[in-house]
Amino acid sequence: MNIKKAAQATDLPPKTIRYYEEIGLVAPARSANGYRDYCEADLHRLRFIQRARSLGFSIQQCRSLLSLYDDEHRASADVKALALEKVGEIDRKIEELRSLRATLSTLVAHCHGDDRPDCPIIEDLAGA
Amino acid sequence: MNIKKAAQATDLPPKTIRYYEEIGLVAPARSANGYRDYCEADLHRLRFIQRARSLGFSIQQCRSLLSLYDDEHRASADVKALALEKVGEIDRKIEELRSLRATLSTLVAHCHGDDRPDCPIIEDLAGA
DNA sequence: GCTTGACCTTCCCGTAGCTGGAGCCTTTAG
DNA sequence: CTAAAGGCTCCAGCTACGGGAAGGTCAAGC
Repeated sequence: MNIKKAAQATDLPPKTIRYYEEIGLVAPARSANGYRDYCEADLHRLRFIQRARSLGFSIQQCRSLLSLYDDEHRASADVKALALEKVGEIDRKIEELRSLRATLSTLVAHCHGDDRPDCPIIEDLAGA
Repeated sequence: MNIKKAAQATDLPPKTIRYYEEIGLVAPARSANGYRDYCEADLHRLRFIQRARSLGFSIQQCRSLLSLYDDEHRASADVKALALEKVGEIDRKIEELRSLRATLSTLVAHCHGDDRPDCPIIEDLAGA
């Protein structure tokens, strides 16, 4: 299967699939003409990566997940640990964003927002 | 004032300050020896940027904020609009992260997390 | 006067995770 | 036979810097 079909089958752009090969995630066979030739196992790995990425895992984390995916004797605890770490990361990001949002919306609330130049937002940024 | 002092005064690394000059945000005068020489107005701009960045504004947004900061005849409504757009961005990110978190923690909850290899997280990623 | 060390300069490379494009080759349809 | 569509590799660029090399400058101590 050529790369475009593989792209359609995995919902990934061809460029991204080539990139994943370049960084050693999925290495398909090559046809006689040099074209990439994706087998079912390759597609499974690509879909696996696509799903993991869409859940927010980094490429490095995907690498770890893939090696667990490949390991018949994995311990589900190891997978769970990775997922929990990710949940922690997400929690930290949410907390950070919430804090930013609170600060910003306080500033917004104090800005009358008309055509006059005086503005508490600018004043705060300027360190008033 | 040399760059290191400016860095201490603005809580920004010298590298970052040079970068801000390179992209046209703050251009200090130069001393006879070629050293950057920061005046009070430069420091104000740098602190302004530092605060805006720490509130989550992108460099492009900082550029817009700076031009409003420079504009004596600005309308506070324009500033408020930028801030509100940022709040919207943050809200969207939080929502996305919350959704990821929900999916992930559901998966985590279904994984027994022991030394056996069967794992609902891996199965989900594999598209089971 | 000389050395040493702290500072300054520019320049280039690397980060994450791709995306776009150039230039060229192969396959397929009409 | 031609033209379009797809494939290939390689290079550049995006954000917002950080690290480090090679070299110039300045202040302190001997």
